[in-house]
Amino acid sequence: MNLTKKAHEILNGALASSGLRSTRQREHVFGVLLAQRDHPTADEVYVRAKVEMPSISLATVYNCLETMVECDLVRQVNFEREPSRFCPNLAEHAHFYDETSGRVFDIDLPNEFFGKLKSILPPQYEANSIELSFRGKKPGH
Amino acid sequence: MNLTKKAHEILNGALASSGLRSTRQREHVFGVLLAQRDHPTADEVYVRAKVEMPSISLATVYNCLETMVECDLVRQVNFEREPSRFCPNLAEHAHFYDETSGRVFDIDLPNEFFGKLKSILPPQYEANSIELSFRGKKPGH
DNA sequence: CTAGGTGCAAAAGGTTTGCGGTTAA
DNA sequence: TTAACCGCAAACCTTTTGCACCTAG
Repeated sequence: MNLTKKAHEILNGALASSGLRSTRQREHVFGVLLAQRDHPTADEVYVRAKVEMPSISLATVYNCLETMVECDLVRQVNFEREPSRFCPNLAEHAHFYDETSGRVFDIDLPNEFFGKLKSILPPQYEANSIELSFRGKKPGH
Repeated sequence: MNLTKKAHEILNGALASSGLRSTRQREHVFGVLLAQRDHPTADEVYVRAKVEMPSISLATVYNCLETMVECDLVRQVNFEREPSRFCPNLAEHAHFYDETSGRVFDIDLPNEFFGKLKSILPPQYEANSIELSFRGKKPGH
C-alpha cells in the first residue's frame, strides 16, 4: 500500500496547496484507493485500510475521503440507493453501474467531451463539475 | 392538488399496467409533484401532501414515490450529500444543481441526445438509464 | 372478501460530530 | 509548541421495515 514517489508528491502537493497536513492516515487511504480501482464504498476502504493500519477508524476514513474530494484528488460517485463510492481517476470519464453485479466501471470519453456537454447549458449557467452515469447491464460475465 | 383528467389517466394506466392499485394517497402525492416542479425531497413532498391530507404518513410518501419511480412516472435524482429529489418530468433532460441556492433546474437536451450519449459506451454495455447532471453556479439571482 | 396499501413507531444504514488525546510542522 | 488531526462513541438524518388496521377492486 506504499505510495509511489509520484503519487506521494501529488497527494502532498494537493494537501499543501489547500493548507492541509500530510498524515499517515491520509497517505494510507490514498494508497488504498490507488491500489484497487474498483470504486469502493467508504466502508470498503475502511476494511482495506485496516489490513495494514488496524488502528484507523471509520470516521477517519470518512474524513480522509472528504478531504481528498475537496482537494480534487478523488471523485465521489453516487448511485441511487447505494452508498457513495470513491474513485481516484482524475481524467474526465463517465461511470457505468452494472445492475447485475453491482459493480461500477469507468467509461472513457472522447476528447473534449465534457466541454461539449457544457455547451448544452443555457447562457448564465456555469458548471464546475459534470457527472454522466449510466445504469444497465454489461453482458458477458 | 386535484389531478387533471389526463394526469389521472396517466397515473392509473401506469399503476394498472404494473398490477398496482390506485389509492387516494398515490393520487395525492402525484398531484403534489405535478403542482410544483421544483424537485422536492421526500420530506418536502410529505410537508406539502399533509396540507390537504393531514393523515398521510412519511412512510407512505416514501412508498408512493418509490412506486412511481418503479412505474417510470417519476425520476429520482441524486446529488452528493443531498437527500433524493423527485421529478415528474418524463422527457429526456439533464439537471443542474445550483450551489448558491441549493435548487435544481431542468436542462432541456437537443433531440436524440441521450441516444448519442449511449453511443460512447463500449460494445456489450446496455444502458437502460442515463443521468447527466451539472453542478455549479447560475448567476443572476 | 381479501390482497395490497396505509399509518405508526421502531430500526437500519450511511455519515457527521464532539471531545479528549496525539502528532506533523 | 500548537493548531490540526485522530480514535472513539454517540448523534444525526434519510430511508426502510414490521405489524395491526383499512380499503379498492
